[in-house]
Amino acid sequence: MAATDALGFEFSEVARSLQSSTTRTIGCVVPSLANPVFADAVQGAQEAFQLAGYQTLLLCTNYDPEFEVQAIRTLTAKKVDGFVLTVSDALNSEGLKAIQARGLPHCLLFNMAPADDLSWSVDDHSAAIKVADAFVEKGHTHVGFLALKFKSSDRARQRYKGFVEGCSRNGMIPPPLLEIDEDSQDLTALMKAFIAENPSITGIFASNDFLALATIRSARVLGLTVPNDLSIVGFDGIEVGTMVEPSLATIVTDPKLMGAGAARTVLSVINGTPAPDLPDPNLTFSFRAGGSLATSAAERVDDKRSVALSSPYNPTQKNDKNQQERST
Amino acid sequence: MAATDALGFEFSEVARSLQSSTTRTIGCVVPSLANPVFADAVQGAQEAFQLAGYQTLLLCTNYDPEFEVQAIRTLTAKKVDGFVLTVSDALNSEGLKAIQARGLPHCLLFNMAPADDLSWSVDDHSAAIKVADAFVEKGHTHVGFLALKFKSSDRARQRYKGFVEGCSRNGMIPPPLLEIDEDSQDLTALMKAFIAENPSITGIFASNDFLALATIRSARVLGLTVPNDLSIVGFDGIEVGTMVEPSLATIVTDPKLMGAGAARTVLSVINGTPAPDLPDPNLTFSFRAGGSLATSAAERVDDKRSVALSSPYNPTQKNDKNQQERST
DNA sequence: ACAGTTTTTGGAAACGTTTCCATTAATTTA
DNA sequence: TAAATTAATGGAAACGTTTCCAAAAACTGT
Repeated sequence: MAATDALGFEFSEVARSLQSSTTRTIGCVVPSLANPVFADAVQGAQEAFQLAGYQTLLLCTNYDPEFEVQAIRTLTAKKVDGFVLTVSDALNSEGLKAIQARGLPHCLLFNMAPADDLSWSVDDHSAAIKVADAFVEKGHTHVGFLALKFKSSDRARQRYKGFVEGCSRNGMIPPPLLEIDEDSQDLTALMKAFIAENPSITGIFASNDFLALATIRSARVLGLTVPNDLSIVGFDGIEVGTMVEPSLATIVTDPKLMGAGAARTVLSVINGTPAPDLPDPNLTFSFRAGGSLATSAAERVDDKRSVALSSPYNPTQKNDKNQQERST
Repeated sequence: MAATDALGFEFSEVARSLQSSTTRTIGCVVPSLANPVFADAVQGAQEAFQLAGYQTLLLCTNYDPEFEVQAIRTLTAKKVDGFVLTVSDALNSEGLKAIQARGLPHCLLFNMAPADDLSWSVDDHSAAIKVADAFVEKGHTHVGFLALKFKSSDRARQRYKGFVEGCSRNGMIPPPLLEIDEDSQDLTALMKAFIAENPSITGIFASNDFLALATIRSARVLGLTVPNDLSIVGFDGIEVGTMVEPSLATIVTDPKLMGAGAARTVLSVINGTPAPDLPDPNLTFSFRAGGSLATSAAERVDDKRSVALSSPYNPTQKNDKNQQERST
């Protein structure tokens, strides 16, 4: 032992891996860490893996299916023991098919699981229905849907589908879709055109909170006040949503928990131990009221009384707790 | 080739690594991905590595020096080709010493480089001086400093040191320090006490933007309006700072660029190619004005005229561009 | 057609572990 | 003390590559 210390000797994990054909490494594939939802999820997964003595090999696909399949190829070549992945389209992912074909342990994250695959994911469809319910409860009958990366994200599509269904169930007008691609520079101009095309909308459901905040900003530039002229609801429940004024009405999710859950699931597959229960779909999200969603402007015009009832600012001053985890 | 396709054969990277003693894997050590600064930095590094055909093995230390040294040990055992790391204290890091002793390629990130080490980092010290300048320019003479994880972050310490120096240079009262530890649940209560202890402060410099936003929220709860009663300046320049009202005055940094730079630097060390120029310290940050920093309340009391001059809301409606990178 | 050159093919060694087996040493039992 | 059992020691093989060298095969040119 004295000699190993003196020489700084250390067993080589790569030789060990070659002989034992196990690397204690898990491949983690997500679109991008720029989105805090994925960053938090990876953080959660990483913690769970580390606790079990596994390391995390991280690959970001940048929402590109081409990168996705390549990333998975790289990871199988590196002989990772398992995968946690968010793919752009779970039903048509070449990479996922390869993993399934080889029978490698894996768990999806934020993707609806096809067939007998395992997945930790938010029930986007039901959550979007809930958003439609929230709008109708405030008297809205015509609201729009705003999404980014619609093409390359089955999450956004699920949300749209659910929202359409929710609007339909409530007898609302089918929601017009404003789809932004990655290159569109100016949200404000697009919004202006969107509102011009759909002059009767009183609210917008944005497919994530960043987009929702950007929408509020753009509305402001266009001279619209939120929520008086336009109500906004977001998705994800990022913490700053509670810090802004008006606070952001949104669907709250717990990405870190999702990541940790997916990690524990894939570990259980590897070890042959009983898998942790997948989350109850109804508990994967909750609706958080906020000042950005108020009584429909249209309704207020119809019924003068309700002007007094509208509450433009609804302070949601709870949970100071998460913010401790953020600092430089 | 037909046979390899049929059998799904693939060269084993681990066997290749054993024989070539190169893994095409870089170890990346950061405190946590919950902080978007690190998440963005890792994203940038990851992209740069991927472009060069390297993968990223991610380890988070959770701000714990114990985990840090263990993480680095794991990575050396896994025979990574290089390191990009943010350590809690660059001058006293056991892990960093081990890397140096073995002569492994590495580059620090967000740490001031000791001796002849390489580092991509924000010049926290100068940036904090700039903040002091900004406060004094608005007539403030007594402001506080708010930090989280002060003990385990040499970044926060640098910022404090710089801020103290900046205040001193400008003839301001030495800034009182409000230090929050990870367990403190209630920022509002702590702030109340802090303000009671330092009744003459007219502003607070928060060591990161999240803390700054939380401070604004707490101020609101305490019945103080920002910036009229209290000016706030943050650090990092996260994008939501431009979306809130009042917009957040802050130091803007570019974590993704830093991560990518550190990645390119360590790649150049590995390949023996000339290293990219380290960033000019003065260009690693810039001050962004915002509505959260206004003329000192004290000054307005002294000089009635300036009430008219105070501009509580200073819209900073540029750069719609980054937000496209965020979506679920 | 033959010597010379180039290309192809095949086999051995090494990277650093772990597993397995045979051998030798140490211990226990009668 | 001899036989039986248990423990320690040493050496070979294997994991899947790449590098290297020798041998064989295929091409040159006169």
